[in-house]
Amino acid sequence: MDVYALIYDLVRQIPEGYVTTYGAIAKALGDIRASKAVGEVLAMNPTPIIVPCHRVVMSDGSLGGYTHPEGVRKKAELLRREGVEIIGGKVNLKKCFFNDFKLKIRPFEVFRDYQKRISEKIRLEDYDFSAIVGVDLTYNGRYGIAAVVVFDEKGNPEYVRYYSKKTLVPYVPTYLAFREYPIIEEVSRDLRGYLFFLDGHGILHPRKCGYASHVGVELDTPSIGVAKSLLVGNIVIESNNLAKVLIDDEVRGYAIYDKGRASVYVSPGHKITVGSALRETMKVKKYKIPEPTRLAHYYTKLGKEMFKNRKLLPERLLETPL
DNA sequence: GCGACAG
DNA sequence: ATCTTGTCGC
Ligand SMILES: [Mg+2]
Repeated sequence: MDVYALIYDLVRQIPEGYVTTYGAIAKALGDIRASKAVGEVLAMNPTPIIVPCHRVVMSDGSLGGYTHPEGVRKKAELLRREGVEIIGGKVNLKKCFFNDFKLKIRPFEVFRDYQKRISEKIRLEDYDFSAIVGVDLTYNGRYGIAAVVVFDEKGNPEYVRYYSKKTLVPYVPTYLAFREYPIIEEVSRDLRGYLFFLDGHGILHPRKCGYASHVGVELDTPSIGVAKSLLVGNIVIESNNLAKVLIDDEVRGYAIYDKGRASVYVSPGHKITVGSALRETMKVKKYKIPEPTRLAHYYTKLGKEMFKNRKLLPERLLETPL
């Protein structure tokens, strides 16, 4: 499901002389909270004018931004040329608001349905795992670059895999998995049975289906979510360096504190208990970020350099011993 | 008007 | 996540 392509298609439906809003497009996509992402996608519009992103404005009628050397003045010029009046820096939405979008599917509705089904498959009991894996991604334009660090049974980094692929989904809070999982799927497939450490939440998610859970269920392997900031949940302090994180009175994860401030939030993804997720994380935590994820994040930068230098090509696996 | 939402 | 140079300190 190519959300980028869908957004560009929706914008092409806006007739000359009309405008729509970021929120209206987001609603058409199935979640008003994707409105910010709509703006980010339009900011990278590869074919301005053909895809008339200048016809998308803020919900109060103000113009918003325009990624062009002349900035938003260019947006105003284009709109005026098309017959859209701009008074006091605003368009009159009552006069020229377009909202009659034609689309076959609302991706974020589909995503929510999918998350519901995934969440029913999550097992929160301990399962055996052979060794540990850490995963992270970076981005270069529309390309995601993944680094997968595989540890040996003794806990030493053994090798790193790199992989890059074009993204189809922009980042929208609570839908992270739909952006990142397609990129790591190919390089993670054969690692079933490893304990995955992922850069995002597990069951510490409004629909109990964060990225780490999504990955764990898809690969049918134990997984832990290690996030740098909180998505949802209530903090209940336990001690100097630990707090429980609750979602309606249920312990969904833990916050680990270093010197008075939270360093990471840990929650089980799949095939592990909340307690074991915390213990396994503490075992590999030397610095602020646990080793698996920390190293993956580091290699992600090397991967990006290789990608820029054409040493790492799209949809081509690259593996390096450590 | 303020708060808030992983990466 | 990305943009982006230097600086302070262990
Ligand atoms: Mg990341």
